[in-house]
Amino acid sequence: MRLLIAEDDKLHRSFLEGVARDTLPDLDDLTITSDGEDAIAAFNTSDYDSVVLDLQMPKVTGVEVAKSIWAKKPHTKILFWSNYTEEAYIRGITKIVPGAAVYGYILKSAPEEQLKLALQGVFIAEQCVIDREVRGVQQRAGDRLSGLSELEYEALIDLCLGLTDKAMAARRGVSLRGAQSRLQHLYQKLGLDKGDIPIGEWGPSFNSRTRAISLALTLGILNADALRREEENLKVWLSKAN
Amino acid sequence: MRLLIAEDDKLHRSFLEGVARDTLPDLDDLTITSDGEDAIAAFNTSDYDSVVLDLQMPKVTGVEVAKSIWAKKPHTKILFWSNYTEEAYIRGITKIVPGAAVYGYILKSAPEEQLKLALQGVFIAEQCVIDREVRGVQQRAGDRLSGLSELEYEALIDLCLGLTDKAMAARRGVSLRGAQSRLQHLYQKLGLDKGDIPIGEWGPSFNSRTRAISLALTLGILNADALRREEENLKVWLSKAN
DNA sequence: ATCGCTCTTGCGGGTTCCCGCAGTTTCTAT
DNA sequence: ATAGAAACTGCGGGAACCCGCAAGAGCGAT
Repeated sequence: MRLLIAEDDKLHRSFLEGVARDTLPDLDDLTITSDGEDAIAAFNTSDYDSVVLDLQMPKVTGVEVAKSIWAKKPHTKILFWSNYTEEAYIRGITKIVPGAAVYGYILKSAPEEQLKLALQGVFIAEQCVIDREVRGVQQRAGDRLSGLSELEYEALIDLCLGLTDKAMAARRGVSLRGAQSRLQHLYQKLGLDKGDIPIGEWGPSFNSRTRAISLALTLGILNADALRREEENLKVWLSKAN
Repeated sequence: MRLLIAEDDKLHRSFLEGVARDTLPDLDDLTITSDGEDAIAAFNTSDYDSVVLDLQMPKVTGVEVAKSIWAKKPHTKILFWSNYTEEAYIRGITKIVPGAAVYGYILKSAPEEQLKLALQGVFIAEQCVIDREVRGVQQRAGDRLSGLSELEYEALIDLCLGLTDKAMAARRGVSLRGAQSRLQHLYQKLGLDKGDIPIGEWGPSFNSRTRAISLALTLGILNADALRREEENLKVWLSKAN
């Protein structure tokens, strides 16, 4: 068994290394990298069947590393090991996981025992091991009731990037009214219906447009990190479209 | 010397404990807590002259803990130990540090050597020890040129919470035009002047109102955590004012 | 085929926002 | 004391946004 680890925090890195050595008996090779680029490079120069990825890393996210890895070898087993349950990451992962791939998702705050079980479960028993909390978010995302559809999610991103309605329409290839319609649905899902916002004597307290961003952030649908990455995508589009 | 530590992450906690024991020779008492409330409780039941605080903790931030501590004993030495250089935190700290207090600010990503130096510098030599990176942010915040004034910062918070102009005006006790004027200055500082935003064939790409939020987040002036706390303040005000 | 669901589009109007202009107050510095 | 900077205010107009209504396209299920 050949294992590749990518994790930027020094402490967590050495902790993880220790646990992995303890838990996995037949470890032929163990390579440890501290950012996404190195991880991809390492994967391309040698053969690994198992990978542990932190999600938040400088330059290249764990999600992107996974994408690159699975594009090359879809049967690679990947365990995601992260601090947060941000819906943005989970969405990213479920979008790129190949049909029959084995993967896991566990939180750093989980006790050591759970980490050990996850390592064995994913890499030895080849099961999918997904943390309870994460599982909750995952279901909401797939569920039409409390979660956002893919289109609404796109609208949310554009909104959070600060685009105008017109720009959204242009970017997504729909009419102005189309973009506004998506926003409207988004507002509804987030509970910004007319009745729901408190009204003081000075009038309605919230501006739907900005309040939507606020909610997305506090509810953990998006985070600053994901935003910075979307900003990159936007730049690409802007330069291509101008 | 009596030391109190507050840090929620298990690994960092034990790492910090180890380093502290190694580095500080005459440690009469060492208490370790894993969230802000416990830290305040511990401080109130016993006497500590030195404290190490993580900034991001559940329920009560390190900043709030420091505030409570300094309110009781302004000469307590505090070392802040954090992941990020968010301007929101730094602003919070510089606002509450008593005139002659000794304190330090160091990043978790710094090498162990620096942490040792900071511990000794703050607790033994009674110097203020502030990380280079943090110092940069601090200066920008105090500087009128690239930083935001207190008023503009307030406006930014209200904006990020999703308030309308009218609500901001009511909350801050100024006229509608006054609130809008603050926003206007904010936009200017963030580089949202008319000339600065790219214009595609479909018109201006950015909506100043939402773009300001986007910039605040990606530049690290605010984060989701700070936002959630401001949300609490807002709720208090809403119930008091309606 | 027909119903139902989602997504889209045009139109119209009411609201909010953005901001230039101009006048006033307050505070600081020389 | 006087000049200058920073903040607040009212007014007014142009732009952007929010959204109800109605009609149509596409798709899967009965």
